[in-house]
Amino acid sequence: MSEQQEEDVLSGLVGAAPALSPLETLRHSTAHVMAKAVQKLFPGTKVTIGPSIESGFYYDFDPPRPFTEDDLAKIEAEMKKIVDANEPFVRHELPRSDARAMFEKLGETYKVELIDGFPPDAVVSYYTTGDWFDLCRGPHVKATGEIKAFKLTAVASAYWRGKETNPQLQRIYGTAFSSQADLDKHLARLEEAKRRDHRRIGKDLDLFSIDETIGAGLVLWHPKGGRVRHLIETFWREEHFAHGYELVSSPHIARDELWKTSGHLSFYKENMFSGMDVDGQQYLAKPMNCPFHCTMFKKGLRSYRELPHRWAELGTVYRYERSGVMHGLLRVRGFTQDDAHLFMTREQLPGELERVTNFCLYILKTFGFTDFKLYLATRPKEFVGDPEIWAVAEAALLDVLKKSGLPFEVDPGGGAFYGPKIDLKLKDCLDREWQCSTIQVDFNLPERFDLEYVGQDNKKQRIVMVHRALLGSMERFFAVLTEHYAGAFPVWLAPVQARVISIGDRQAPYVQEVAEILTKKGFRVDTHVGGDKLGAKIRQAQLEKIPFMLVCGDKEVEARAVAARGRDGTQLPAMSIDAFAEHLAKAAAIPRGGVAPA
RNA sequence: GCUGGCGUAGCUCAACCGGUAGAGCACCUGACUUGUAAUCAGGAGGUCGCGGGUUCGAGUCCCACCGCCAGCUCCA
Repeated sequence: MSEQQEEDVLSGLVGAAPALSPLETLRHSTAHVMAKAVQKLFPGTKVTIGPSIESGFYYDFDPPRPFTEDDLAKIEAEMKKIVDANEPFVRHELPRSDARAMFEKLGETYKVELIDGFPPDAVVSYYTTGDWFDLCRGPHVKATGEIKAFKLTAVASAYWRGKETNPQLQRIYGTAFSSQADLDKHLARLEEAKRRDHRRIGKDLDLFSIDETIGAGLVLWHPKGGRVRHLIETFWREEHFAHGYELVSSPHIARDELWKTSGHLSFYKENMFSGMDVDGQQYLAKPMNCPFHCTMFKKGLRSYRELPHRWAELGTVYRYERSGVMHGLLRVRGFTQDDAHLFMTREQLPGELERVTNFCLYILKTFGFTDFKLYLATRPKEFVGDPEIWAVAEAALLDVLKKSGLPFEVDPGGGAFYGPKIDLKLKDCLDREWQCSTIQVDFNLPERFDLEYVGQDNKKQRIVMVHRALLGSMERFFAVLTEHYAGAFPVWLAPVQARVISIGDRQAPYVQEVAEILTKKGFRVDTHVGGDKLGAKIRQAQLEKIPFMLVCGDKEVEARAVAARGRDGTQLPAMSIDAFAEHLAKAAAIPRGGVAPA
């Protein structure tokens, strides 16, 4: 939980009842019912806080022993009793000192700690639920009988007040809806999310794997996934050349000298894989590409006439991530960033920021993403660089976002110490946000590497530098892309675009010929001949989410035609091989700047 | 890293209180030659995550490690 979120939760404990939506109120009340049930079933359990959240609610407890999954059913049963009893929620108020004494007497040390954080003159409210009560600002439903449909979903742990150094509490997650039908709908959505999970699809479609013998968070791209990645990269490279970039390339390791200069050994060391000794020199795997590009920039005296330089690299980096944080392809230890560094003059900064932002949105739209969250992260308390140029950069970023016409949020003080940035997050199948695109101004590395250019006045000037990634990393982007399309990649990205299928063995030579013709035209085509029934072959291709199935029986051989079926079940009229090739070419066109059809 | 859960054939899963591993799909072989989401039969396939320990005997119990899942913390 961020500090801001924590503030929100804690501020909800004192003063007048905040305005919660009916659903939020219902869920918060359900959390109270759960807390009552837990304290009855597990005497000695201390209560803490229990807010409603986006998909339900949770309540954090400090129990004598950790909860297990089996406990959830017992708690649910106890909750049902409380609901059936239709106990009213009643608000009571007390002076702060009386409230403190009351909770202290009960041994509710966490509640006491919360009260201690309230203003001295605060009137503290608590709510009774039958013979049970809880420190709470409310609001609540009138009585427990209003809780019609709820379910406890998970047990986990969480740190008290979100701080790693604090004691760990036991958190129980649940959800509640105003009707059983809504709850069922929600549970069905979760099932659907499981089917879209890129880890599931990656296995089913043989796209990638991660093997513990190789190491956690290190990805194997199988041929099918490798093909999709190649298609993404090819598009990416072409677009970069078309948008004024040059492609560069740098090694995976470098001497500690480089990382001292860049500052990574002082501020990023705990995220770097430990070094290796080579001939008495320490080498470390790169966690970022920027120091290489900076070093490259220093080769030669730069003139304002040659700026800006836009150097892009699909650079593979390695970062040590703590063991519990890896998640499929979304969070890994080795990944390839679609990185670029822009070197420019101060004056060029606003124009370059606008240009790169538009480029970014163009690329994402081409891949079919329109539902993303934009954040502008501004100057933090600790920062390097001239406040004046910070202001220029922030104003430029704000201006770019406004011009885009897209909604965005400002994250005050959320910028890196070295500069402000725009972050763009995409959602996974469970609506969790993952940062993909980022555009970051950097006032630090140009100093550390002493990057300069000769200005019009023949004087050396400090470079302004921008880091940016559009997709973020190939791994994370591929994961989000896979979940976005549930594995049914748009035709331009599909690893196999069409499968040619025979009805019996007789048509095998013709099937082969059709496949060869289409392959020669540059399409990705494979075949399925042999003894299986047609239905089985169709089913197989459907499961593989291949966009087109070309059925060839005796009729098609006779007419030198194909009967094409789309993966959406549509049946195209029988057509010649060339006619289908034309159809496929249209379907496979890259929807540049548009939205790729699913 | 923390808490809880988990790790059995390529995949999905089964094996009561410890008695020495089983199914479906996939794969291979054969038969069938099929018109739009699963043809039939046979076969092969496992040092039960890895290493210790307890026991006459461990997939099952204990310890440590590795990995996975959910959440937290981190990350941006």
